[in-house]
Amino acid sequence: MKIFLSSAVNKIDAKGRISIPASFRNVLEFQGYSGVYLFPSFTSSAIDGGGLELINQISESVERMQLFAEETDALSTALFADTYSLSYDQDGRISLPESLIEHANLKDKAIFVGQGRKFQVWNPYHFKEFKEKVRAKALENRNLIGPVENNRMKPEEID
Amino acid sequence: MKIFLSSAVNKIDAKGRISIPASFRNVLEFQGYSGVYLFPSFTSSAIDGGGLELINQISESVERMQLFAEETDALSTALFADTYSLSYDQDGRISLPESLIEHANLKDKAIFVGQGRKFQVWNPYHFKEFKEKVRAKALENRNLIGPVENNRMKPEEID
DNA sequence: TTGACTCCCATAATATCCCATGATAATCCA
DNA sequence: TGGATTATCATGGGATATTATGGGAGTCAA
Repeated sequence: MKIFLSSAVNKIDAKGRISIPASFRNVLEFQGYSGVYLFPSFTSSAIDGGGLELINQISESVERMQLFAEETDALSTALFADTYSLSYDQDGRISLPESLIEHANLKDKAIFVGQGRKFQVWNPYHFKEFKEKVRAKALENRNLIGPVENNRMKPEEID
Repeated sequence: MKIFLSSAVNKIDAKGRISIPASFRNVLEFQGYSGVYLFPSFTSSAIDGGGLELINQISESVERMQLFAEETDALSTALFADTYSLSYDQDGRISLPESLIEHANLKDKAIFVGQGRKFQVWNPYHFKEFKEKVRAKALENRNLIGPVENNRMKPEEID
């Protein structure tokens, strides 16, 4: 249980709390921290999230870039200024910061979407639209994706 | 015998559980995980499944991509959002997520179809149809394909 | 006080554990 | 070899654990 998989719609309750899906909590705790790192997605109206591994990868890649000091500052500001570290309570819930709720247009429900080493949080309605586009695109390019569909045996070979 | 071979029809019980065929469990455990990774097939009304090897191949193809590349979110969503990691119980059973049941149109029975390094799960009736179409097509094109003997499929009694 | 945020407990739905059974397949042995 | 004994397997069902979620009570700061 090493990566973020599958999706789950959870409710934002009257107190503003939302449960992190149990399967995601397993991954997070495996990484050594009972909490999440959340920040607004650069490309979508969604929240990006992950655990210690994600934050470490991002930090390292900033350092590796060997930029001028002022550029490094600018980049890490852009990356980390809106990043929140939220540890969840014993029931696995967090309360989302207002700025993230706004960025993702969340109302009373949110969908947690596994993306391997990270995950995203979407307004379920907006995610549905996004996913339909994504699936069409993936179908077009499925020969580029890798082993998933490429390794399928020809129907003639099935038995 | 470390690939997924042959087919088996199993029952989905009142609690929504279904047994993974014992021969498939052998393959899965050899790969180091007492469970399966399942996701909707891109091209058929069926579920694609495999073990650690399959999911590792998929993960690696995404790992190689840049962390914030625009396409990465879309691709990893297509690959991981509907992928489930389901460990089976000591009797070798899992309960299928609703979204996969819908995608494959499963009712009270499902057929596990070995396809080498992965397998598929079908509604037995739809699989039978699929096979007949495939067979008809193979027959149609046999002069293009080569020796007929290689493409022959055994008729199969599903229920 | 009020509101925001914890911690803690309650609950309903679901998932999982554990044992039982019947059927089939594999093994053994006289 | 053939018949009996064991294993293995798919499946049913009761008991238990987990999960998401609602809500009460305590803490802290303004």
